[in-house]
Amino acid sequence: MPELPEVEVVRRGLADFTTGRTIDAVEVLHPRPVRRHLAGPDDFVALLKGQTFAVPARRGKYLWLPLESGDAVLAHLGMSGQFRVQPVGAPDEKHLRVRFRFADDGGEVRFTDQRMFGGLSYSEGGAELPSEIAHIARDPFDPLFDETLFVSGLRRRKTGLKRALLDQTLVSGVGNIYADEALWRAKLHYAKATETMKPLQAREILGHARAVMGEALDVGGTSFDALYVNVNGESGYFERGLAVYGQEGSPCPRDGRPIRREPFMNRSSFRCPKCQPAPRHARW
DNA sequence: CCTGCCGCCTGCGCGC
DNA sequence: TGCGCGCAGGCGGCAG
Repeated sequence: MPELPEVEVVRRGLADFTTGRTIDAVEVLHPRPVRRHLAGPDDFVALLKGQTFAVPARRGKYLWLPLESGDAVLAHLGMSGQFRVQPVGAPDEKHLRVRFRFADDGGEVRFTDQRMFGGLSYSEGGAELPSEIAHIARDPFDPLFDETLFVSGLRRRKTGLKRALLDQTLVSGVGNIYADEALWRAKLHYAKATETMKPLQAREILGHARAVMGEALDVGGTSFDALYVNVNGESGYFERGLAVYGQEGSPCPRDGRPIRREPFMNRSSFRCPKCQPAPRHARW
C-alpha cells in the first residue's frame, strides 16, 4: 500500500487494533522482511515479547509502532506490504511474513508482503521518531512541514520536477500515482527543470499534491487490486478520482486529448499531451 | 556534496 | 500450454 494516503489508512486501522495491547509472541516466517534488523530474526522476536504498543505514527510512507518502552517497530510497506488483522487460527495468507500474537484473547496482526521490498525493524529509542528515518522529510500533512524549505530545496535542485517530487528527502509521501496527479492538476510536465520553478509554482504543485492525497485519504486510498487494501482487506475508492494515472488512451478530463503513458525511471508517467506539454527547459 | 542508475523480489497478463 | 518479456503505488547503495 504504498503512497501516503494508503499508508495512513493502514496506520489508522492499526491504531484500533494495536494501541495498548501487549505482545505475547512474534513469529517470523521469512527472514527477508526483517533483514534490517542486523541481530537477526530471533533477536527481533525476543526483543518484542511482552512489550506494549502505543499509538502508531507515520511520516511519509513510513509508519512505526511505538512501544511503551520508548523503542518502536518501524515498518515500510514497499510495493506490496500489508498489515492485516485476523482472528487467531485463520488460515495463513500465502505471503504471510510476520505474525504478532497478543496476550489478550483478541485477534492477531499479520505482516504480509508478496515482493518483500518492504519490511519491519526494531528501532531502539524510536518511539518519537526512529533515527533510521531521520533523513526522510516531513510530509505535507505534518503540522511542522516547512513550505519555505520545500520551495528553496526544490529550486536548488538540478533535476526534473517529478524526480524531485518523488525524492523523499525533499517532501515525503508522494509516489508515482500522486506525483502524476499533482502534475496534471498543476498543468506541468514531469521533466520541467526544477531550477526554473518560480516560488509560487513550487507552492502550487505542493498544494496540489497535498490536495489530491487528502481526497484519496478521504475515500480510503487507491486500490487497483487486492495488493492495496486496509487492515480488514477492504479496498479504497480513489481509482475513480484519478485523472491521468493508469489512464493511457482515455480522454483528459480537461481537454479530451488522449492521455499518454511514457517510460520514466524504469516505470511509467502519465500526462496529457496538450495541457502538460514538454517544457523548454527539461531535465529527465 | 549531488544526481541518477541498478538491484532487490514475486506474480500477472500478454504475445508468440 | 508453455515461455519469455514487460510491468507493478518503493527504496537503499553506490558510482560518477
